[in-house]
Amino acid sequence: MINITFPDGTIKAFENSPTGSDVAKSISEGLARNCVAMELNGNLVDLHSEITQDSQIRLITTKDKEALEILRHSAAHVMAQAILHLYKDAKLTIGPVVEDGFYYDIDMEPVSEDDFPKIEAEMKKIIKAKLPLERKLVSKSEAAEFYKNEPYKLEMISDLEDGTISFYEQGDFTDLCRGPHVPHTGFVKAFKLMKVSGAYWRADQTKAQLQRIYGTAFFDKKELKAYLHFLEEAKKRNHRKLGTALDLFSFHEEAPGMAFFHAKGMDVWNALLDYWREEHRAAGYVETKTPIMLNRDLWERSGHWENYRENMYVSSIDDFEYAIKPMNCPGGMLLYGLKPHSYKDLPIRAGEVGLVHRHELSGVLSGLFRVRAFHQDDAHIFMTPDQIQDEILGVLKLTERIYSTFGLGFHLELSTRPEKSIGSDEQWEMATEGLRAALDAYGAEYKINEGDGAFYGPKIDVHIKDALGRTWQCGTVQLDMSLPERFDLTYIGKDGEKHRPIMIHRVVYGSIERFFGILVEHFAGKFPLWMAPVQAIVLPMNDELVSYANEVKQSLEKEGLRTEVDDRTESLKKKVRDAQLNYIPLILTIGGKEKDSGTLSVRTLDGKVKYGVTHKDFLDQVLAHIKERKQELDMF
RNA sequence: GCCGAUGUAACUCAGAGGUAGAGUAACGCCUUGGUAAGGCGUAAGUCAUGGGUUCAACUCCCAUCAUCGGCUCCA
Repeated sequence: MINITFPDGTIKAFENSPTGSDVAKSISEGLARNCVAMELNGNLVDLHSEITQDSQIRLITTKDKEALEILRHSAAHVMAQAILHLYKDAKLTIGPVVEDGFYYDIDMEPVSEDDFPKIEAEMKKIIKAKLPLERKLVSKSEAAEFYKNEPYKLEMISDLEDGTISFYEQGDFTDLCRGPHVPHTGFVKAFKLMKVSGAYWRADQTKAQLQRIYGTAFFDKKELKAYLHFLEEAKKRNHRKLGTALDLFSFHEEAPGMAFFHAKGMDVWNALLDYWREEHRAAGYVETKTPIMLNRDLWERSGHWENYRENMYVSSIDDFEYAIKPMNCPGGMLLYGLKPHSYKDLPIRAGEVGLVHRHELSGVLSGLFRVRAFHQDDAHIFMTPDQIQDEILGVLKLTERIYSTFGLGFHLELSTRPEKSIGSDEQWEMATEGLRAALDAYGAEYKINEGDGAFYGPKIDVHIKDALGRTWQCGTVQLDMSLPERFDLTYIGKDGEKHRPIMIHRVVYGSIERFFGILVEHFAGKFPLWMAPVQAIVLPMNDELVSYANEVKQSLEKEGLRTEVDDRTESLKKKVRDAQLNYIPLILTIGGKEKDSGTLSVRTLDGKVKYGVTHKDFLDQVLAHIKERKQELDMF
């Protein structure tokens, strides 16, 4: 008799050694149909594994989150089998599951997306055949014998321990694999090959170039469709497209990786920074500015010359070497070091919207998301050790305030001491505990990344979540135990002695360029009124009303509203359409009625029109809305 | 930097060994309109850059530059 214990604590007895399928079937046929694997005494295994002793079991159905990974892993096998059918000389390497699907790295002739239909067709045959995926334990020598003509698999086997090696078989295909897998290939019914790229064996440029074919799979065609729709939606929101269409920014060959912001882009930019300054002033920050070019001595002192040089733009002037700053901190250190400080001055919260340059590899540049020149909304906070918790907590609260204005959710991650690091155990202990205490006081859940901190100190990263559910790391709070030391920064304590201040670097937007790009995609180009480059557009009904429309525009501009007039000799319908396509939040139509009665008709982006709004009502409401930086425009 | 794809008018894109086309935008004329495209017409391109092959190259070949997708995920 074998006793099986289920997660809810119930126990069921079986004769002989049941498989997972037997257990599932004993509960219901429906359950058995939807089971893909099981967790047996804490390990994920195949459903058709035999259970030979009393065990804890949890059946994994298509609804469980582990199931998708298992499915995708099986899908990778199906793809590999199809490719071997079509390309006899292909040599398989690895085929893992990744965040949105799976890939397989294969040594084969180059393929392109044009080859996908025929590979997919072959995969469909395999799926239709519902081939069972069967696990087989093999010895190391058997495995090596099987793969004697497969150099990559041989190499992989040599790293494995004898007795733990398993093969999976489906029809004429066998692959070295840890598993587990879905019971048969029929589960892989909703899949799609996505893209192909080059990748190196073991990610090593000196090794063979492989074809990496990406695919994705779901249990349900509906889910696949939803995922493809999400990708379409993301594509439509692409900030590079919207940036061109809305005339916000551009890139030029003359300065690769460095954005040019147009007049409308700068309106958005300035709105972001005005807001930033308002919040920071209220949170007790001052603002400073340091040069973008500083000499080699400084970079040697800060350690950048030694550790960051390959990313720095360097220039020789009057026989001296200079570098354009890749970070703002060394300049900030000079400012602090300018004069002696008392403990009574601390904390000092010194912000700097600094322009930094980093020479990133040409292949990694990507719109505003990855650039070579960008602005950081930096700040350095200098404090006494007992201020750490309060200061970090203050940064977290400020960050939350600012993100919430954009409707961005976020989560926090704490990174602790890495293997290679400077500073004593006591210093790290104090610093890390300071961050932890602040996080606990803040009260939100946070993830801990052990050993992921910078060599000079622990850090908290803030990951935002945009309207499509994508996450981006923007904010960061990094405690720095290196720079105050290197620049010999001190303050005079109560005891009259010199002490080393604690220093943190922190950003909220991170890279303003990148944050800008994220917001374009987050809002899909439809910025809230307070950020919109053109907040209102006046549409005269006919040419006679153009001069009155200009008067209206001027009266609105006097109140600070960014306003345009569409004075083209076009139909009203056409002007409305164009204004809508430019996502202008307030569309004001001027006809004879409006002119005579001194009112406005206000159309908003939702297509609603309100007639007969007096100028005073309009301005009162709009200006209040902007002042509060509301997201939804719903008052008209 | 590496692999692959792409680069044609301001934008989106088609085309192709015999010297370039559409839609939108721009400009002009007509229309003077009531909330998502009124009509007709005109002008616009060193076909990314530099070499090469050819009687002839925007097209084929080579190189360069830029942009995009990958290059971290370990059976």
